[in-house]
Amino acid sequence: MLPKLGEVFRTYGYEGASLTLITQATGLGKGSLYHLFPGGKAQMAKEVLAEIDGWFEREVFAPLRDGADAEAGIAHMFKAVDAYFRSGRRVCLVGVFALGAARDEFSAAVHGYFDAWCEALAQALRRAGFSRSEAMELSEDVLAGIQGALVLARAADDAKMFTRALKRLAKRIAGD
Amino acid sequence: MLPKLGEVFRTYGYEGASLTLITQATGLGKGSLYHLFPGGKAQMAKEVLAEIDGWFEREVFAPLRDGADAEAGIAHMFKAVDAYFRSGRRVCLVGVFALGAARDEFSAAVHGYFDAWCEALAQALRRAGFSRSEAMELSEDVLAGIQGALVLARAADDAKMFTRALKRLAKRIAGD
DNA sequence: AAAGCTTTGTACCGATCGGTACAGACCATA
DNA sequence: TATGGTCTGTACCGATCGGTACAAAGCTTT
Repeated sequence: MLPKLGEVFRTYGYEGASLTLITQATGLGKGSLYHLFPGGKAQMAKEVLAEIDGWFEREVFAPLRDGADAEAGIAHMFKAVDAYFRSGRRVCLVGVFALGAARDEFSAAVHGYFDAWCEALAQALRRAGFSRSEAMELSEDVLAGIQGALVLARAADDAKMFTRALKRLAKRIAGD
Repeated sequence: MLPKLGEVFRTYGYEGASLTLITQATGLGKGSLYHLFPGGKAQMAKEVLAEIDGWFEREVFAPLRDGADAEAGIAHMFKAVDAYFRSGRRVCLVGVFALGAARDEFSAAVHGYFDAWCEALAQALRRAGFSRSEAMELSEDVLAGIQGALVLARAADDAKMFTRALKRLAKRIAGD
């Protein structure tokens, strides 16, 4: 249910995701929808954001922080990210929210997502041998590179562009 | 007039920019608005996109392509971009459109903007001594870095993050 | 001042927005 | 089979959506 909801928000943004679109995408009528989410659209978006954050925490952040091998955790991140964003055919819901007017209403979730990612990646980079400042800068660069590549890939309608950008980011970490 | 319109689209997205918001931001009533833009919201957005494209063509793309000194053209780009996006406090309207459902309706303008930018930057990089493939890859990285930094800066509500990212991109081109 | 154009405010249109009310369907326990 | 709670489809709410109609206001030209 939450994944389907997420696709609607991802595709149309928070304001653009009308209840009509949501009922069509989920197959649920308004009755069921407001039974499951008494808080309406805002609650739906919040739970979707929480679910996404949970997925990344489990599949990306935790391996970055706790994996025995830092390089392996980073490599796993790139693989997971490429799969999650369907090689650039899918867009980052948190990024969409961050750019739009919805950012203010969901600022905690939006800020928390990128902050946790950046922290986890920086930690892995440190364990991989980078200095404190190098790790922080590089992790910001990598996150920005990913988000920007999603924008460019979607603007050009060219999924290969995303995978290419991801490969170059990985190479930059490995040391070119 | 177009700049004010642009701010509304930039802040609320295409769908979110209601005529009420537009009349408030521009001070024009519906009568005047539909007299100036008989094509309605879609025409407003198209003219705003064209104006932005024109600005970047004049202030960024042309100097990159035609400037006698390639390095100077690139440095000028970074300065112009930092000023245009108000050091990350402002967001890229074309990027917002690219991520949203409006992309399909304005695909030509969205695609053209990033394509022209990428081409112009790659050309300057070639003239600055990079190989053909290096220039193409690097220009994609720089554009993605800029767009991604806008997302991150807005998510973190931290304008300094954008300027920092811009500095690192410039350093990467200069050769670190 | 008269005539003819451009510009503007306002009232209004049908459609859709997010959200609510509620009766009935469903389903488990007894 | 009766009962009580969980779901769900539908009708409806006021507000707002993008857009239109049009008359009055302004401004130019004669």
